[in-house]
Amino acid sequence: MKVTIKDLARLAGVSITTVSRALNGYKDVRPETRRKILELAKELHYRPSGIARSLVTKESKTLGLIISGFTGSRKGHHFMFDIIYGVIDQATECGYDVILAATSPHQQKAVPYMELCQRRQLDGVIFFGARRNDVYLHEIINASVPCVLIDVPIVSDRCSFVTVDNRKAARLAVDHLLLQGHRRIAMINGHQEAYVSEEREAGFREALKQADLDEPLIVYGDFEEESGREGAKKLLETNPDLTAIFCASDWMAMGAVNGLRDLGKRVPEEVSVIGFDDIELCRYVTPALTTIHQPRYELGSKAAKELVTLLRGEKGKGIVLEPELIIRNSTNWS
Amino acid sequence: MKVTIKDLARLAGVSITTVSRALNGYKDVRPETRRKILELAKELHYRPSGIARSLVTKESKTLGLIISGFTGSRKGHHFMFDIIYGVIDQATECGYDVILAATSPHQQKAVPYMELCQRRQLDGVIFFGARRNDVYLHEIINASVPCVLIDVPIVSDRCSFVTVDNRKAARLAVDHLLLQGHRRIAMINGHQEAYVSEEREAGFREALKQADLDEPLIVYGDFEEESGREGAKKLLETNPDLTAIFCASDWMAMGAVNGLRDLGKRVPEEVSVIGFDDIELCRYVTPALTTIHQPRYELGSKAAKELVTLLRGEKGKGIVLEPELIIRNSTNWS
DNA sequence: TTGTACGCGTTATCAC
DNA sequence: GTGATAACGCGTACAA
Repeated sequence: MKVTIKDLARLAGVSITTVSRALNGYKDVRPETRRKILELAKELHYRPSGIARSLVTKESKTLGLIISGFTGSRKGHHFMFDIIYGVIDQATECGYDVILAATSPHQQKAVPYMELCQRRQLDGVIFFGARRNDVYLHEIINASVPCVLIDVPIVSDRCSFVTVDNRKAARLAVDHLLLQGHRRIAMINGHQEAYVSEEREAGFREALKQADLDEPLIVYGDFEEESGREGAKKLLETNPDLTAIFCASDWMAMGAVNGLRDLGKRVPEEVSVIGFDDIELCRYVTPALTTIHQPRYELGSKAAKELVTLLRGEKGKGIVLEPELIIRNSTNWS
Repeated sequence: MKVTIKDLARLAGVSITTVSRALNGYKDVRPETRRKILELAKELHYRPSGIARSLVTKESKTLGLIISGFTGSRKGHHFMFDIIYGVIDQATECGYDVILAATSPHQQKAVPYMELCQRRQLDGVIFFGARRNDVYLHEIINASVPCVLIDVPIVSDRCSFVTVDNRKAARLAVDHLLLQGHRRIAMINGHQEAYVSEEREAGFREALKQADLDEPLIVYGDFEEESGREGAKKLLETNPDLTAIFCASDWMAMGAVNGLRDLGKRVPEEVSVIGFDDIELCRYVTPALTTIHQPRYELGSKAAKELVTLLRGEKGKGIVLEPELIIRNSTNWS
């Protein structure tokens, strides 16, 4: 059977209290008593019950990682796994377990956010994949459980966030294109329910304006491949003179490349394409995709770290990671 | 503050017992009393504490998903995310939460398997990424916590497994090659610490023998790209007449394709290459990779389902999923 | 230095 | 139908 603190007490001939003290490293225990208890504990493979402990300490030492909106499309792999891994690594480091929960806008209406948290007594939550109109988003902000949002820049008493500098990232991309001599640059943005889309568009506009280029060409997709293909066709139809496209995701960039091919345009000879995310695929397609790298593992690990900070009672300050331009072969001016 | 069952009892003017009964749908509660309690519960947003409940029921309603050996290489994305998702979906469906834990052979020596389980009172565990000499593997088998192993065909009192029919998968691959007229077929297998390698090699040998082709050519890699490249070179060096290579992973297949190119061989014109796993990349590289598809999401969801079966006290019978040959452009005889 | 006693939020076993 | 009361395994004032 499972050995409890009570068993240890009995076998060691001391009280439960003393065992508890000895195990938790209190100073007021006679060295010999402690030694005896520790020995016994090891011998009997005693494992304190986190459940029982949580009940009294009010801490579950468990974090929730809630992923929203991935049910349908399975194209998020590259992104998600690294984030998950980052979260787990850091959480483990800090002594926390991680419960993974997947949800969708649909489910959110059925199961209130706080139910998820309180049922498991989650100490804190990391939320990824939020859309503007997500039910949870509102619940989270005025909930009592600390939360770190990934890619949604909100800071409050119990909330903080982690994201990359999407505005800067977009400028990086566009500046690269400008540097190569492009003047007619279009953008295929993601859907406007994502916060990152807003920032990326802002960066796009800024960069263009700074180069005295006006009337930005923008169409919107859904981050998926097919929408990139359609976007590219739509753009070229109305603007045949266009020479470069900045896409808000690598998948849309792939789609765009294919769309351009359908139109008989060569990439990058006639039209340059730049993506966003730096998923593994980029290196392997032809032409290899120039893109903006997002530090995914860090996105996760920093989120966990920030959450632990919040849990300590300190105020969150929001964390903005640096994007990085990765130049490959889909952008060229020759 | 948090509202407990005690509060409900007080406010409803009944005892705790009655509240508990009403909430858990017992029959022996006056309809009116029940209505009143339920109403109150909803109104006050009462959420039962899973922690407290677990303490008495001995069930945490939590599954552990332990992933081993992914720390270093990040090439497991495609595979892992789908499995994770499958597990979560199915677990949620069955009323279980999932705790995700990453471990490595190194950590396994530090933290005993049962510590992980007992600390969180895991009801059951799904283990992925086991190697032959994994410390946990042995611990798991004679542990008291039910476990489903992914890709390790072991069935015991409290253990079961889920895997694809790797042997058949290998035969599928080789038969395809044979059908295209290949006679000199080599294999780049994964490392021998993986159970799947054994099966795939067996299938490879079987298929060859059945075609009266003997002296199988086999080299071993580590499932990663670079080892595929090296493997291909090694093979061709000693067997210049070889016309097809069966690789135990898509990454090794990619590597093999590049290795062949380095040698001036064209794929598939001179040498055909077939991979294993059907990661997304396959569709996008040139030439698109012929491969064996593994139903990853099902691997996860079936594992969760099987675990729940085990939890119900029923015996596990092991689940073998069907592989599927996906023909693309890296195998051709012309 | 050590032990007593209580409480954490539930469920379960009895009585009434 | 309903209500005391005892667990569950542990932490911690308060005493001794």
